[in-house]
This record gives sequence, C-alpha cells and structure tokens, in this order.
Amino acid sequence: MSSTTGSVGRAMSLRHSVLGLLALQPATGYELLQKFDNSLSHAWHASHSQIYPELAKLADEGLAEIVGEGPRRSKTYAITDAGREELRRWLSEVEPVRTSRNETAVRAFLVPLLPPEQQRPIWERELAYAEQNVRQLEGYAEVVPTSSPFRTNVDLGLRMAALIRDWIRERLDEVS
Amino acid sequence: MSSTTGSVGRAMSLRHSVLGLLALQPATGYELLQKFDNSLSHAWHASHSQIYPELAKLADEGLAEIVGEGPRRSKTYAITDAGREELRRWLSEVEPVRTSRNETAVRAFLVPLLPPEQQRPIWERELAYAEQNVRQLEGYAEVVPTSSPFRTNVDLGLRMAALIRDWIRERLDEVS
DNA sequence: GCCATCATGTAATTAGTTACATGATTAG
DNA sequence: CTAATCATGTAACTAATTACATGATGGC
Repeated sequence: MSSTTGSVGRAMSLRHSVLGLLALQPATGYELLQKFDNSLSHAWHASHSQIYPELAKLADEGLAEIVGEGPRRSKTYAITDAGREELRRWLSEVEPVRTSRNETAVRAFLVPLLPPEQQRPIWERELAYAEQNVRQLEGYAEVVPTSSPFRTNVDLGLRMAALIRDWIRERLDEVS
Repeated sequence: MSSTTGSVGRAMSLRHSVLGLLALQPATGYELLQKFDNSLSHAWHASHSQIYPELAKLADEGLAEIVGEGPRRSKTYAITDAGREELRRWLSEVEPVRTSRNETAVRAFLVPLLPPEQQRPIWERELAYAEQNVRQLEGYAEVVPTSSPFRTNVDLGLRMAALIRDWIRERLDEVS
C-alpha cells in the first residue's frame, strides 16, 4: 500500500466525495457514479473516467480497499480506518474552498440581458428543468427515513429547489 | 481578427461569463476579477490567470474589443455585436450543462458522518461563513436599484443564503 | 443470437489552480 | 521613499471532459 503523492492540505473534493460516499456504504465505481448523479448532484459531479482511477489510487494509498468482487468483474470498495481518519481531517482541519461553479446559475444571471421575447423560451426550459428537479428530490425524500442524519440534507435540497422553481415562475410571468 | 479554435457548441461558461459581464458594462480584466467574486460568486469563479488570456482570445476572435487604456497600463474591454450574438446563441441554443461543483455543499453533506462533538466546531465555522455571506449580499442588495433587471437575481441569492444560514443554525442547535 | 445495460478501464484534450514575474500609481 | 494596491501577464501543474475501447450478463 501507499505510494508517493502527498495529500497535503489542498482541495480535492473529488477524493473526499468518494471517500464520504464509501463511508456511508461500500460500493462499486458504477454505483458511486449513480450516487454522484443523485444524492450528491447538487454538490459535486464526477464521471466514470475520474472515479475508477481515483478508487485505484485510494486503494493504493490504503484509504479504501476492495472487499468483494461481483458479476461483470465489478469490484466493491469500502473505506478503511485510515480513510475515515483522512475524511475527519479534511472536514475538521482543511480550510474550505468557497468557490462554486454552476452553469445554470450563470445562465439565470445573464438571461435578463436578452429582449423579453427571447427570454420566454429560455425561462420555459429552465422551469421544466426546475420542476423535474423538485419532483426528483421529492421522490428521493420519500425513501430517506426521517431518522437518517442525512434527512435534513435532503430537506434543504428540496427547499432550495422549490425556491428556485418559484423564482423562475415569477421570471416567466414577467416576460409573458 | 478571428483565429482557428471553433467555439462550436460546448460548455465554456468562463467565456460566456466574461462576455456577459462585458455586456453589462465595459471593464478591465482586474474589474472583471472583482465581479466574479461579487455579483457572480454564487455562480462561477475565475482567477486572473484565466481572465486575462480569455480576454485576449475574445478580442482575437472579434467577440470583444479594447475600447480604452487607462493608468497602470490597464485595458478596458467592451463586447462587440458578434460577442452579443454569441451570447444570445449560447443562452438560447446551447443545451445547458447541469453539473455543479460546490465544496461547501460537499462538506455539509458529509459532516453528519462525524460524531456530534466533532461536528460542532465545523458547524460553527460554517455558520460564521454563512452569516458573513448574508451580510455581504445584503450590502450588495442595497446598491442595486429596484428597477434593475438583475435585482431579482440579487433577491434570489439573498433568500438562498438566508435559507442556508438558518439550516446551519438548526444543525448547530442539534449538536449543542 | 442479439440488444440493452452493467461495468471498468485508458488516452487525448481542455479547463482551472498555483506559482512565478513584473511594472505603475497613489497614499502616507 | 516606500508600502499597499492596482494591474497584467506567463509557466508548470493538476483536475476534469470527451473520446476511445472492451468485456460480462441477463432478458427476449
């Protein structure tokens, strides 16, 4: 185990997102990919071409380990004690990077530059997306037990999605 | 003007963020840098080492132009008609990329993995940040006239920041 | 047998960060 | 005259996307 590269004190949200998802539950790379698009979609995104190499690196450094191999040559990874400690260290001791990137927000910011008749189809598209987003989160909220420590997370996501949806409705009303 | 690289139909939020800010008002690279950290901070982040080369490229491709040079060898850029058309095309015709990246959200998602006594200092730090964020946006809201088409944007940002602040307060109460 | 989906990987390119580097102006 | 901040740029590196590539399993 453990190669060279130093995980000193830098950002690396991908690494800690993966580690965090594994701390919740052991998973294959393929399953993690889906979690990034579900429970973590508002916070971070990762594609399979990032996830698989990252899992290999985590295993190499002893922060995760392969705990089983299933059909279709799938490998299930679990977090190790060293991985849990690294997660704690990152959450507690590494200064958070506060920058954020969200293309949808950039678009919403810039749409008012266009004349109203060009705005309307854009707000309609955004409303459709926002409504679908709320529905998806509502479905997700239904399966997360009230007792789960992550329940409040889902609730916040849902409230924010609803706020955005209502705001877009107002924008659409304004240009109609 | 106009070099090779094709701005076909891909993401490139940096480019369109810059173009959008220039559409609002001509600016120097240094001024854009500040706008990325103020009005656009919730949506996109860019550092000066990205902004200056991007401005050069935009000018090279005829989407922006230098309209004045000030003290300290500063150059003021403005959007051109071609740039405005490119912005319209991007907003209207390019399929939005819905992925988002926000380390603060990743952290908030993962904190419940830690035992309560380790959570408390983290929620305190997050609350301090969230409160400062609300204050900053309140200050910003004061200077944006009610008549501005971007006013609703500021309002949404403020409402979301307040929602997050209140949510963190609840988390802190839970572990105290 | 074949198609959809599950499942994993690598290579080439582009985007973004961090570090290096320098000069101009203003306030004290 | 000197320190802070304004102002711009490039180089080296790391992160992320897109494209290439392949194989396994289950349902029809």
